[in-house]
Amino acid sequence: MFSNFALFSRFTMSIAERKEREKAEMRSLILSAAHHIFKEKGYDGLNIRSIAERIEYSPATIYLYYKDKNEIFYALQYEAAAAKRDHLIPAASIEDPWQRLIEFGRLYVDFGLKHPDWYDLLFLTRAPMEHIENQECWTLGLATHSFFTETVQACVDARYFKSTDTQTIAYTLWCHAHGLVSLFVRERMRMYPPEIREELAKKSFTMMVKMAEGL
Amino acid sequence: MFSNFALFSRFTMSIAERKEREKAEMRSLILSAAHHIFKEKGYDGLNIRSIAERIEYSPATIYLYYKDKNEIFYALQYEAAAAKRDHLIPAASIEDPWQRLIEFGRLYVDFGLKHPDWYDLLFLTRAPMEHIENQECWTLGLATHSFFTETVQACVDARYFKSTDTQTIAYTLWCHAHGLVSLFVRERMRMYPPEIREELAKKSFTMMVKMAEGL
DNA sequence: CACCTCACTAAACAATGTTTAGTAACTTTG
DNA sequence: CAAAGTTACTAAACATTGTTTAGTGAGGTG
Repeated sequence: MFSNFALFSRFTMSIAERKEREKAEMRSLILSAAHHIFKEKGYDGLNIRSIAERIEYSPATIYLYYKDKNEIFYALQYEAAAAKRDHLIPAASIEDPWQRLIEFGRLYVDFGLKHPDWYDLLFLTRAPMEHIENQECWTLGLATHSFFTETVQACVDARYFKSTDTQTIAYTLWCHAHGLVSLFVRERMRMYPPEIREELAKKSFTMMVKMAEGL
Repeated sequence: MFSNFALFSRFTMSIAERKEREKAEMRSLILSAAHHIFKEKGYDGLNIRSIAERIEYSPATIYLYYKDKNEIFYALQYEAAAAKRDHLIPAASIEDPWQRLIEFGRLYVDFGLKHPDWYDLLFLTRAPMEHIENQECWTLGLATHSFFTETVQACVDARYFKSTDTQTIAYTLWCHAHGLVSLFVRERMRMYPPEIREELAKKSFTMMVKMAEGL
């Protein structure tokens, strides 16, 4: 792809392009290492030196490709957001908005319970939230959230609820699902025996669906 | 109080007692410093050296009174749990279980929004959860949680709901309240303009109460 | 071929949790 | 009361981790 072009412009572009490509490859290599370490050791076990060791470069090299650890964090958050979106995609094809909403919720909770570290990264890690609005991970998360509120809107439009306050309905449902997953992920359910926790979560989800039907 | 006793048992107890008292005082001094720093700089700004500096002792001294930073963390969590319990106490005097439950929920959310750092410490900080069950802070939190489930049980007994599944009802309500506060505390509500966030939370709480009425 | 740019690194710095070895004051004992 | 023992405390060090600095050498340029 680039090599043909290179024949014509060896002195103007090809080297610069190759360097750019190599730069992108290196960024991707770093991120992939970070991803693996995160999956193995969690966010706490993820540090610059461990990334450097894994890719067999010095720690200082990392800083030539990412400004600081926060940038790597943002990139990981993007991966988490993408994983979440992919997990939720099957719901999008359901025609009936109410059924779509239920499946969306079910998959949302399912994602949280199956990938607690991803969920944690997205919604529970304190980490850098300063200029998160400018980050791709936020944009992606926002898109998924929009899909959710649009589905709620579709339910409202189709008169599935008596209430027409789409915003509050959507927010309330989100609060429940998020609270449910959060208590799981951060282990604040220890008053319940471990073997009933997942069952309780499912029962609660079902109950919330029933409650929403009466809205 | 002790001094009289000391006249009789100078060689057996008084010195040991005074030392014990001094030890307790020192622990309390350290904790109080930690408390202040936590309130001013948050958990991230809280470190052993800053505590040591505030009480004008060397950092190593801290370790003579607390095994490690986790122990200080547990002690702070206890303070947070006590603050939460105190905040919720007014609800306890309400006779009608349904009104008591509503007020309990309102105060719970109110506590979270007014003291995000305390709430964070109790429910969102990753920190050490290994042997938390043996810690006083957990016992206290459990007591508050029991008060909550007992109130739900009272509502069930008084036939305020059609459902009799106390556990699931309580858990569902908790999920919503916890999710609501968590999204606030960890700043995941940036898709809503700041000025409507608190209003939205209140509307959602009201909506949840209405939904619960139909349970 | 001399120059230069740039990717990379060793080493250091800073912050923070924690341990060690020692000192000085206090307590007990003869 | 003096010697011996115990204890509270500390300076200094060590370990970990994020980040910066000063350089080095290999590859590209004129």
